[in-house]
Amino acid sequence: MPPKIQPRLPKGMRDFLPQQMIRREYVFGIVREVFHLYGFEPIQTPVLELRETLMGKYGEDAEKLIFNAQHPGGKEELSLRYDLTVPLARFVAQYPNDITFPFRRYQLSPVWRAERPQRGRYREFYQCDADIVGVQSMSADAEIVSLIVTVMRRLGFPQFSVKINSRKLLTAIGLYAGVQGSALAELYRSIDKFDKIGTDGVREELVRRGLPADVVTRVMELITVQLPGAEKLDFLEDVMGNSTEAAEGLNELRELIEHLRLADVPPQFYEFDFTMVRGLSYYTGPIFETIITEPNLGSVNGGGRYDELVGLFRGESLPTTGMSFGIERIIDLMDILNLYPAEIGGTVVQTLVTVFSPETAAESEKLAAELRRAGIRTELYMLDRQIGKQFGYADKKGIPVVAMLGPDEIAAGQVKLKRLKDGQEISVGRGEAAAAVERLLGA
RNA sequence: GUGGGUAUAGCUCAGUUGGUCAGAGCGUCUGAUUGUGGAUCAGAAGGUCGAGGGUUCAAGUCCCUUUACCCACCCCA
Repeated sequence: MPPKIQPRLPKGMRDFLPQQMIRREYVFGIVREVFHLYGFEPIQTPVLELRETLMGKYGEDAEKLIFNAQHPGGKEELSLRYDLTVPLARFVAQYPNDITFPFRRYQLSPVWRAERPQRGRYREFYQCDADIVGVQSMSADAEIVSLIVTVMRRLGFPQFSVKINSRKLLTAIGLYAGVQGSALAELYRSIDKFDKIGTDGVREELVRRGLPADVVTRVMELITVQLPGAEKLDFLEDVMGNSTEAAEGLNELRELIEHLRLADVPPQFYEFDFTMVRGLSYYTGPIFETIITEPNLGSVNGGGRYDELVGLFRGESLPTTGMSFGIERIIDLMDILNLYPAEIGGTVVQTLVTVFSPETAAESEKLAAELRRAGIRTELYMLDRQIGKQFGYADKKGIPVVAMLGPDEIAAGQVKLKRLKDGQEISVGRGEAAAAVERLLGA
């Protein structure tokens, strides 16, 4: 034997065991179902994109985290996709004759970021994006928010909040504070820390960044305003109404909540939060972020309007809005909050067909085939071990029903079925075996 | 990228001021129980104590280097 190779994974990458995959696929299934319900259709793009497709879209910091993927002698500069949004923009610009607008699509795929891994943070993780391309009206943004709320509720999250802000309002606030250019990005970054370091922390940091104390006070008043719903918008209008940027942002948000009202989205699931900033630089209008406060695993969803991104590939801008679920954090939270339905077990197998002895193995094989033909998810035990071990195997894997077929049963043309959770055991004719399994599973 | 912590059996960890310190529980396998699982009992397999170097009569135990992982920051899903 050559020396063994240490089995290990690249940093931030994970394997998934069957029990985990069953849960992941449950979550993926719900998300897909709701996307379909809202009329979004699937697309798929490649894992690798040309480097030029990705660069210059995310902002400088983010682009340091893009994985390159070369092979020896490769002529193309390739990178692993960093998100699903920029590939979508490329996709939309590439097939003008095949896409009918408005284009609503979703994509559920892994993306890669070379970050240092942490709790709830990996280098390979799945995103679930849904976007509407070609609609200027806030009705599209409202559908996105409604979609988010429906997915979260369908997954069973009792408490969550879609925070809504606007890039235009943030810009206006910056102008109002006398901050422009790159200093604006720093202002946003400080504001975004609100949840972490609180009012005083943000205030301190802004002062440290060189903003005059009175300006900081005015900015803080704006972003931390505590008023119900639309009254927050009125407050901002009173202060900044004469700014075009602010007026546009406010009008958009007003339209947005009107559409949310029409769509009957319960108001407890969304709120304006002017301290919420999205990092990616391509957003241009309303932005969203969904959070669950306990436990704090960060946000589970982000999105917004990015009207100029497609234009980078098309020459002409195309209004687009959308969102992205960070499905990994949702899966972590589902576990922590115990939101999986009871019937999601550790195995897909419904019945284990045991093998009494080598002489009876042929009958067991036939029985397995019969059960499968009837739609029962069946595993045939494949090692030559005593029956007790076979039960132990079923128990350990969480297989609910065990089928036994010894010489007595074979002679009588019967099958003995046992439900492990309560030990109930019945003998039925071979022809009724599948129906009997169904009954045992149902109760 | 910055700072801190950890590294002993497949997993979770104990190892006291360097001197029977190579251990426990869980898991795995075998048996008690050759037509019936979860419980109990008995037994077995499994580790060059992350790697490399140093101090010492003696090093999981101290020092240095290195790697990996974890936590926080940065940033983000």
